Amino acid sequence: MTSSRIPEEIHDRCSHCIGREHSICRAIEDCDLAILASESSKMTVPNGRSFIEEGSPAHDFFVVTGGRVKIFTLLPDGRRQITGFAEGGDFLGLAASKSYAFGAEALGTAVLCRFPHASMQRLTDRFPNLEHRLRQEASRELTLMQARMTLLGRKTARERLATFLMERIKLLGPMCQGTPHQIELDLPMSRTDIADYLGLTIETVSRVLSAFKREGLIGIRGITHITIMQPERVSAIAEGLE
Amino acid sequence: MTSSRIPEEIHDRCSHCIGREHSICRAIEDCDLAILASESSKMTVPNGRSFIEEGSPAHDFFVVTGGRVKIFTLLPDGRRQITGFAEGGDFLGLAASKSYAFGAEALGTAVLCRFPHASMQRLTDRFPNLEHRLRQEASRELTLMQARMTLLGRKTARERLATFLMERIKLLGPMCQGTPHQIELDLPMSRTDIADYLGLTIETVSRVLSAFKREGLIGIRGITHITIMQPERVSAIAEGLE
DNA sequence: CCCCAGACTTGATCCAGGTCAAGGTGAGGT
DNA sequence: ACCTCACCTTGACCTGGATCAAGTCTGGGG
Repeated sequence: MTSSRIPEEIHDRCSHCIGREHSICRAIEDCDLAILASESSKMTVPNGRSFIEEGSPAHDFFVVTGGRVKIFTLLPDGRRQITGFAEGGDFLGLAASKSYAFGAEALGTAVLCRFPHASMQRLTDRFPNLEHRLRQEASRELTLMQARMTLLGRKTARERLATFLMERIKLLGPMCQGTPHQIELDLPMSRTDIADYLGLTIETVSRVLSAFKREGLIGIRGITHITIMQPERVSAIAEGLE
Repeated sequence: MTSSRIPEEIHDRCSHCIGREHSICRAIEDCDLAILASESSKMTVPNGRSFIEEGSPAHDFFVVTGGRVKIFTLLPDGRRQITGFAEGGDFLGLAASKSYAFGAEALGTAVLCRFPHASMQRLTDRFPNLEHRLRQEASRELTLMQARMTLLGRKTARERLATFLMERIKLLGPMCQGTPHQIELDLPMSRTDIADYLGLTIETVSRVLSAFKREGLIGIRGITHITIMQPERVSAIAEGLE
């Protein structure tokens, strides 16, 4: 009994994981989940703790299996650009060759699944389909980044905030997007994080959100809770149409 | 004789190609080059001609085998963000799922090698190593993009131009980087392109370059020909250190 | 050789967003 | 309940880069 206990647990770790449905792990068949589990390890990161240091040697890939994470790069004088937020199912670590091109830190308590490069190598050797999934993941990320570059290079502060809100709405999943009016949003990140994500200052973020509220586009209750009152108009602003 | 003539030519197309050394094609053995050639086709694009329409269905991948290409996204009102310049050996088309997330247009006469998705699928099925190369290519691109997002979100105009110049120097290859002083650069793109790449206006690009010249950092002869007089200081500016 | 069109530079002015400086506000501790 | 600290909002002012408006250079055609 004891001898079969541990593998059973390991198998369970993967089969119940959010990554099973949404992440690269779905490239692997149920019957092979034990192998997947044996090549990876679970990791809990407390709020605010950095777990990838920009420029440090890249040893691991990660899948976010719980909570949220922010990805960023720094300039020597401390200016920060958040290049993305990652959450359940997101894959981390593609933007690296010998060393990581970015830093990462938990936004709230985050749970991660860590895959050492050597493990991933063994997995891709054994499951060729996984390599294809990694490419898909990279493509998705590239597509997002292209849109973000346009945001950072060419959009006004209003357009950036509107785009950001629409992005958060899309993350809620397709079921919430058709909602006739009023969409409830929870922003888990601070104003500082939003500012560093959008290439603005915290004051500008605050002012633009207040302006949106004054114009009846959104409602703000508490700091994190936002109601989108007029999704259509917010969307139009995001695209630069008003 | 005739029956062997065509394969021979096809084989030659790939073996002499710049992509053979630098691009994804090096994932394929010499003896299989005929297969590679038979799945792809050469394509010449005249100056300024667009060959990928943003949002159009994505049917092909491309390798740039000659000349240069610019990649961009547009906002509905015509604002443009150039997200990258591609040249010899660069791979194009990863930032796409069903449709392209970007447009592309020749910068000068460009020569491309086109791989329909179905062909690429057959190639990756047959040469698993190729899928790995594609992921590497995507990783490289992601790394570059992360740096560009920091540039667009957080750097000043001077820092952007300095970063741009350093980027062009790195493209010359490692041999030119150790040069004690004075590096010759040719900028093949217009000021408008530089502006759209750096998230600035053409006037600001012009002014900053003039300022660099006035300060003795660079020399400008003709429009395209630039001499970097003080690479160290330009590099320092690029990193935000002065 | 000169003309012309398109691309670049330069100058004057403006304004979106940054900076600096007070206030609010709310979650956690006592 | 009240304090407190960290975070957020708001206001006043400033400035880097955009915008608007002339010039100027360059290279290709007649």
